[in-house]
Amino acid sequence: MDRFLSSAVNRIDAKGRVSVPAHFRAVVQRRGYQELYALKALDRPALDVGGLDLLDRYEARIAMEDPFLQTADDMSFFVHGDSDFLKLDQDGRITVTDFIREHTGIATEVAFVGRGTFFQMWEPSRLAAYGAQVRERLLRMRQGDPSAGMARGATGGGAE
Amino acid sequence: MDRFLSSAVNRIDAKGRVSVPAHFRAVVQRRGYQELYALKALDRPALDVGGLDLLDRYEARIAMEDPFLQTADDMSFFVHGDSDFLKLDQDGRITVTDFIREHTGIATEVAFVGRGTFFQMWEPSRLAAYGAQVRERLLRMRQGDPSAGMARGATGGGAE
DNA sequence: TGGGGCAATATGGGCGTCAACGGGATGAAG
DNA sequence: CTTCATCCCGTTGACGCCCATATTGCCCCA
Repeated sequence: MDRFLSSAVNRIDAKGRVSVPAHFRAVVQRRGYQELYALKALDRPALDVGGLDLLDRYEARIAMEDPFLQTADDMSFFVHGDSDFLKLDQDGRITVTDFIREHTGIATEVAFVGRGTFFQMWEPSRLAAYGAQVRERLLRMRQGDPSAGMARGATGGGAE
Repeated sequence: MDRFLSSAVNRIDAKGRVSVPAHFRAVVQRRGYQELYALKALDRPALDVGGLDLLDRYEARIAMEDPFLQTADDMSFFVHGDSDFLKLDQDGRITVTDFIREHTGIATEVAFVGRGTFFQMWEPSRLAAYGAQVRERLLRMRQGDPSAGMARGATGGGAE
């Protein structure tokens, strides 16, 4: 499997290091990423981590904004200014810098969450709160909010 | 027969393993699944388990959304983050991780329920309660109550 | 047709491997 | 000299691999 899937929580040691889940490391290698590119998520206290293609994705997002508005400039500043490379050491660990801590609130533990083409790093309790919100939104969508659109039958198709 | 049918309850051993029913394993093999994809059901304390085609189906659905809207992000978060791979050992068992226990309430026994193209894992007593609700809903519907059974997830299992 | 035995399945447990983690040593940088 | 990053090694616990056993349902044969 070459997609980032599932989630795990790992501890930060006394030297500020944390192990990237072995499964994720395998995906990184399979995808041929030479280095990990990390960006602060635009509207969440999380870090998006992946290959360089992640940057393209963000730039496309910014391109959608009206270039005359301040928003686009803000986003560009944010994305290009506040990104970093994460170096894996020989044991598959990365150092948790202030860059990471500030934006995410991460202190002693890191929650890694697979997102398909990339993965995210969260402070565990914030992740839990956010996950609950997501499930709530999806559930409402599925129960008939027509503005939402999740196809019926997706999860367990129905009312048997 | 290449569909998941019937149900069975198996015990979790001291090492946290449980046998997947032999009949299900046969279906898995016949369908050529290399690994099992497990997803936390949205509105029920159950796990949906199937092959990678289950994941493909979800990803195809996500691809239909505008990738920069919240909906697409929510769906990806759910499909990639609230899921995991289940590895069958050589005796056809899987290990019951915290990932499974949290969402389902499974502790010492697992109820496997065939659902055609996939199967589900439940905590036995919760499955029984849910089954009773389903029966009642169907019965009322048959007796002409139009409100019964229409609202999807109305009795949705008191999940979460 | 009833009993014995065979085969397959669920379950228990020993054991080696590997990932997560802690910590020392070395070297570069301020 | 202090701080921090990198490298390397040891420990621990979880997980996969393998083998053993028991229980059950089925088939064959007398």
